[in-house]
Amino acid sequence: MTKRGYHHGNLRQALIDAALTLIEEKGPTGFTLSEAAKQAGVTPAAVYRHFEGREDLIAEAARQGFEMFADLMQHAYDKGQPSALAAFEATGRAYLAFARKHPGHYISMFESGISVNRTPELAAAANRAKAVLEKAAADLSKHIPPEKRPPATMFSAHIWAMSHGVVELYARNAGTTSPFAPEDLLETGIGIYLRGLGLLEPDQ
Amino acid sequence: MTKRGYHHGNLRQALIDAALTLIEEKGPTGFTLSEAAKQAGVTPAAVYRHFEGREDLIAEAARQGFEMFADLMQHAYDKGQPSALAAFEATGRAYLAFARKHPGHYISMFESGISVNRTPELAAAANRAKAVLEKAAADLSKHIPPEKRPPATMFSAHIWAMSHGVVELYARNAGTTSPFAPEDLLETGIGIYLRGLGLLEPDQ
DNA sequence: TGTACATCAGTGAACGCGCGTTCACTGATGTAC
DNA sequence: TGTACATCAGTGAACGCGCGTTCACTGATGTAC
Repeated sequence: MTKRGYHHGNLRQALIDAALTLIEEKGPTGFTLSEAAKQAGVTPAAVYRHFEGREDLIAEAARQGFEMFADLMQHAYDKGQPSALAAFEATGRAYLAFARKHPGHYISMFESGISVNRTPELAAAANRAKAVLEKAAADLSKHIPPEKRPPATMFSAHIWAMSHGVVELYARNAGTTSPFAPEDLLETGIGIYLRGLGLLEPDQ
Repeated sequence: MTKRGYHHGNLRQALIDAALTLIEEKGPTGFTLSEAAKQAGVTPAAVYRHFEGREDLIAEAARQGFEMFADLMQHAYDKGQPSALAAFEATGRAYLAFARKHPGHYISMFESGISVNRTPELAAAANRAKAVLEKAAADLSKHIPPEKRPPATMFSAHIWAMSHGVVELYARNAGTTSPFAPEDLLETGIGIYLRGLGLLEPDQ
């Protein structure tokens, strides 16, 4: 982050970092190109050396977010091996942990209104994240008798939806509050869901 | 919506309706006071006869949304009586139906960034909606042996989270797509969850 | 090692725009007599 | 029924602002000789 005179050194990443901070503080609405430039110690015009414009900058922030997100979930999945159940649960926890730890990225990815199909790179990163969760679901799915087994993509969509819902409704300061910690809410929710699939013992 | 000369007649509601349309079309970011005024056939300054400003207008749209939302879910709940299960499932379906049918309201309520605690009226409307879902969950909860029964508020938070997640991730055109219809996704998800609570037969 | 030069990342001034908000006003509406 | 008048919903002009974006430029950096 040290400036070295006329040339910045790594302005591109500095702008992304500034954008992430601003998005985290003020939401996607509050974020402005000019303010990000200012925070990076640079004229707004300089941004155009590195990005096509405002949207492009947000899209890149989102892309980096999806990469980290996929890495984090992949790592959690690997750590849970060889137990399909442990891998799956770790992946779910990683989801919430990511949203907690990197709110600027999370907002860019899911609340900024930019489409995941904006660029091939962004779409690829998003698909990689989705694939990790689907893999974890498919592994676990094998423990269910085939005739009662829902498609793994549906299974993972349920988990993604519940995770996202918990983040949006209960893990942001503004909005509905609940007497339960988001982490507990998600863990118990997933637990009950897995029991419904016959993957956990019905007894407490 | 007929203008009658100098005096509008019902400008307040016309502005709210215009805001809802704009929010639906352009998201909470794209919505501007001036454009809402224009669409209602009125000078931007006229808005200040009825609202304190931009935020106040969105808040009122959200409040009306929560009222409708609560009514709709209450109605679904009543129709499902006396079966606790039928009432609960109808309430869940009403959630998604509302999001589908009234996207402008839904966005104002959950994606506009305005806090539910902005005004007492808004908070009251939101709480009424929450109470309906909690009541449905509490009714259903009575069919679970007390020692395995999660708190009804947790139960309803899980369902709300999954419903909201399905709406945000799969029921908006932009974003991740899934091979499943949102309605099916939510219905199967809730089904599996309820089975996990022992409220549905474990057999298919 | 020193000089000439090409590259290109950043400057700074300027733009047009639409925003939210204010203000003194105007004229339609409704009521009292 | 007709007139005088109070009310107040809407006008229209104006404001200051910060935005995203463009442009010709400048000067630091790195390289070829």
